[in-house]
Amino acid sequence: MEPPGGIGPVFRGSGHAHGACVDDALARAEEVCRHRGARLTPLRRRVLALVWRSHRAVKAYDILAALGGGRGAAKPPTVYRALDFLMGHGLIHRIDSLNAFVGCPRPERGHSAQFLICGGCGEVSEMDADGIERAIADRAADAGFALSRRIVELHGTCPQCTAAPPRA
Amino acid sequence: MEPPGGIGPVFRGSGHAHGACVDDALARAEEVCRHRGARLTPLRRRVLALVWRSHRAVKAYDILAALGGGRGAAKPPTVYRALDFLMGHGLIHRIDSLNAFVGCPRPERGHSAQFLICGGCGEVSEMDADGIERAIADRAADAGFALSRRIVELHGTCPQCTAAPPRA
DNA sequence: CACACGATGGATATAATATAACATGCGGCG
DNA sequence: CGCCGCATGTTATATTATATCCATCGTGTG
Repeated sequence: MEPPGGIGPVFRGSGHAHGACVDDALARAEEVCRHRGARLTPLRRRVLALVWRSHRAVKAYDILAALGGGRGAAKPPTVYRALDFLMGHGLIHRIDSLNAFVGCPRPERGHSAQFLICGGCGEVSEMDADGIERAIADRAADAGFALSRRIVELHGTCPQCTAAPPRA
Repeated sequence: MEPPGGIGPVFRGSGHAHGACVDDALARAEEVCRHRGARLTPLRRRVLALVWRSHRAVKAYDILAALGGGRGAAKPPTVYRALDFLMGHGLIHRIDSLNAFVGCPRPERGHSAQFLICGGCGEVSEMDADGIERAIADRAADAGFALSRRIVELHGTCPQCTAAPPRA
């Protein structure tokens, strides 16, 4: 069971076994795609793994650079197409205020999320807080506004960085 | 006095006297700047007026085009500098999900706003809903996250467009 | 097999958004 | 005047994203 009130944010800091996050994310992605008959091709899988390289938001051109080391270098459309596919299946989210992308930890369920973005370490944590969603839905309904996409991006400082600011 | 629960959104539709909105916005801006000793130069005033040309979010390069008709055309830094100034004084807001800018109807008070963005007519309506702000602040506090900038951009369809979709 | 088809990805070019770095003009003030 | 600080102009470039067309590959079907 999940705690009431939605899914809380998690900040992992620097000391966690990140390989497990990546493996888990890729396994979930395989699962989701198999379920829907979508094709998680090698390229898309690579891009997804690159997005999950960290818990920070990753820029399209950084992925591009990571993909195409040498002469047969990847081109922008390749990356953007893969990102579009991954977004379409809820495997990653776009962080509009950063022009960057972050892996979704819960791609199975459709959801609208809120993001906590630490300006210190760059870590992005996704949460799904019922209270926020409800407040938004209520106010939109008051206004007679039919919601489609909700963007909630909260910038600030995570607990770890508040306690021990990353050194310059 | 203001109603409890914050400032609500307003959708103006196509039939309002927009000149008054612009005049009012410019007058408020003069006031705010005078109050702070900031200089609302002719260029900045022009850019502000262009942002207020409509209740839609305006792109930097559209402002650029509107400014620099002919040969002595304005250049991007000119526009971005003016926009930075206006944002710094809360006279406009940036809509990150559109890469565009919208006039702030209440520049006097510092505030963090939420935006309702209609996909039909493009109108952007600012509100300041206590319930949303509180829900966000509560959840951030739960997570030990120190908030700085809050971005809430809600895409959907306004009441007018729901009633009478703009024709293709 | 030959073929059409759709999905995928490659290649080329360019559009759209934004900033860095340096130069100029202008008004106040010692 | 000579200097400073701010606003603006100028040039160049960085960053982000998309349009368009083509090659390839697997699959189903006649």
